Amino acid sequence: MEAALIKSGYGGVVKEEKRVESSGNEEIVLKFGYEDDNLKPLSPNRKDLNRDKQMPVISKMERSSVELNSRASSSTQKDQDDELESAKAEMGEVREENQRLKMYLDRIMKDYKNLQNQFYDIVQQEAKKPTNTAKIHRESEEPELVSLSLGRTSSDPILKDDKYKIPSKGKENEKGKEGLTLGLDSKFKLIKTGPSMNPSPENSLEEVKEEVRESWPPQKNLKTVRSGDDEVSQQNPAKRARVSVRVRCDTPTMNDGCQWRKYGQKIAKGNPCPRAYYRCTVAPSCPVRKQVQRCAEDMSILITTYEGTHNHPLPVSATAMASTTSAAASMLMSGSSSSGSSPNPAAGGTATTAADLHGLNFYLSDNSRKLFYLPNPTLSSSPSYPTITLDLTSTSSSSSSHFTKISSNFPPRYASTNLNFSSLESNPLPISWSTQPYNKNQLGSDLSFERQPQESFYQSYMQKNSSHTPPQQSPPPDTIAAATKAITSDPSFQSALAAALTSIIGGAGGGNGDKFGQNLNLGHEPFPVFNNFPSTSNANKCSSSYLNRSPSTTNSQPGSLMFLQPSFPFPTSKSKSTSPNDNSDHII
DNA sequence: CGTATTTGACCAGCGC
DNA sequence: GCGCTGGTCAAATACG
Repeated sequence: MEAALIKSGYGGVVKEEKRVESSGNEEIVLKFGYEDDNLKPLSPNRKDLNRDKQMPVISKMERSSVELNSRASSSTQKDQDDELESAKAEMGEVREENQRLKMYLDRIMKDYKNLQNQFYDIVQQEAKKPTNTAKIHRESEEPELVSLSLGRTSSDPILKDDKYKIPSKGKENEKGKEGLTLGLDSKFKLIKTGPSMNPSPENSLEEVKEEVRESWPPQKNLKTVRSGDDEVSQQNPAKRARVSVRVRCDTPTMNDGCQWRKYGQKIAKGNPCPRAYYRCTVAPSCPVRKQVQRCAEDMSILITTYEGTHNHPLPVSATAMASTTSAAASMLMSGSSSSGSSPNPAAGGTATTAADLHGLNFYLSDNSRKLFYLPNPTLSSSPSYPTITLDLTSTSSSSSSHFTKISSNFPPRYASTNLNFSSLESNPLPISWSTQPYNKNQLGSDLSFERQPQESFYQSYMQKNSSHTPPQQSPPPDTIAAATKAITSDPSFQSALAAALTSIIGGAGGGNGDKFGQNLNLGHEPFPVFNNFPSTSNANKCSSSYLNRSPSTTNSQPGSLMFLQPSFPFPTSKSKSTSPNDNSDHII
C-alpha cells in the first residue's frame, strides 16, 4: 500500500530498507531513492554523495569548506570563486534534496496516518456489525480473542493498536484470493484454563457439543469398555471429519509439532506404501489420530490425514497444524450437517456456526455454511467421513499464485474437498518464500515498502471495504466451481490456510522459522509457529519415525513442548491403564 | 528397564 | 454368509 501510494503520488518508488544486523540488533536504514535507474534521480549528485565518499552530507560540506581554506592562499581568486560557487551549489542541492526528502517523509507519514485511521474505522465498523449473534457465550472472553492474520506483523505500526484484535469479517474473506492476503478471519480464542481441547466451564454447551462431535474414537470404542472415558461415550461417529494434508516431503512423517505414537501399520488397497496409524500422545486420552501414507502416484508426496480434536493443550509448535485441521474440519462440519438433523446447512437456523476446536473459536457465517454444503454428508455409521484435503504439493512457479490454484473434487463415496495450494515445484517446501535467500533487505523488513503482497493486501482491503462489496453469493452447491469459490471465500479456509502455511514454513523451514516470523507478518500476535517452532527441528525436513529411526523424530520434540496453557484439567483417567502413553503427564 | 515400534491377529463394516 | 478392507489391539521386539 505504501509503496503504491508513494509511487503514484510522487512519481517514483521510495525505497526503504531495514537491515537487521547479525547480532540481532536492528538497524533501520532509510534509503530513499529510485529503484528504476531510468527515472530521474532526486538529485544529480545524489549518487556521488552516497556512493563516492560514503559519508554523510554534512561531512562532505565540511570537507568542502576545509578544502576551500587550504587552497585559498595558493589559488587564484577566480579558482576560489569557482570552487566556492560549486561548493555553494552543491550545498544548495543537498539542502534542496534534504528538504525534498523531508517533505516526502512528512507526506508519506501523513498519508500513512490517514490510511491507518481509515483502516481503524473500517475495522471498527466491521466489528460493530451484527456478526456477533453467535458470540453470545464468548463475549466475556473478548479480551483474549486474537485475530491472527498473515501479512501483518506485531511490529507493523499499523497494527500496534489493539483494535486489530477485533476480527474483521465479511469482505476480508475475499482477500484470500489475492496472493498473500491471508486474513485469518476466524476468531481465535486463547486458551484460558487449558480448555483448548477441554472446554472450560464457562464455555458454552454448544462448544462442548462441537468438540464431542469432533472427537475421534469411533463407535467401535463405544463398545470397547474404557472406564472413565466420558468423551468417548458421548461422541457421534457420524460427525467425524477428516483433514488430509498433502505435502511434498522426503521424510516419512510430517513434523506438525505434536507428539504421536505409532500404533499400527497396514498395507492399504491400491497403494504399495503402507499406511501408518498414529495417535496423539500428548494426553493419554486424546482422541486424535492421524494416518500417514505416501501417495501412490508420487512417492514424494506425503498424505497425512488427521481425525479428531485434541482435548488437551497443545505445544505451541503444534497449534498451527491443529488450527489447520480444526478449521478445515469446522468447515466441513458446518457445511455438512452441523445440526445433525439435516445435511443441508441452510436448514440450520442459526446465523453463524461456532466451533471451539483446539481452543480456537471459528465462526462461520450463514453464508459460509451454505457455501460449504457438501453433497454427501451421510449420517450413517459407515465410515463416510467427510474429508477435506489441503494440497500443498501442487507445482507452480509463480510465487504470487500460491493460493489461487484450488481444485475440488467429490469422490463418489466420500464427501470431500480438495484445497490445492500451489507451491514451487523444485522444493519440497510448498511455500516459495521459504526458500528465498535471506538478504538483509528481506529480514525483518516490516517497514519495507517492498512488501508487495502485503501492500496488495491492504489495498484490496481498502478497496473492497470502500465499495462495500457484499460477500460472495452462494453458488450452486453441487458444482465443483461452487465448492471452490466457497472454500476460498470462507474465513475458516483462510485460517486453515494460514495455519497450514505457518506449519509448513515453520516445520520445513526449521531454524529459519524465526526469520519467517519477521518477514511474514502474522498479526500483532505472532503466529506461534514462527516464534516458537523448535529451532532444533529438522530444517527442510519432516521428521520421521517410520523409515529412518534417527533421534530427531517427530515423536520426541522436547524443545517444542511449549504449551499454551500449563494446566491440564481434564480427567486423568486413562483409556488404557496399561498404555505406555501414561507417561505423557510430563506436560503438566 | 522403560519406552517406542513392529507386526500379526482380531474386529467391524461393507459389498457381493 | 463370506470375503475384502480398514482400523485397532497387544505381544514381541528394538532401542536408548
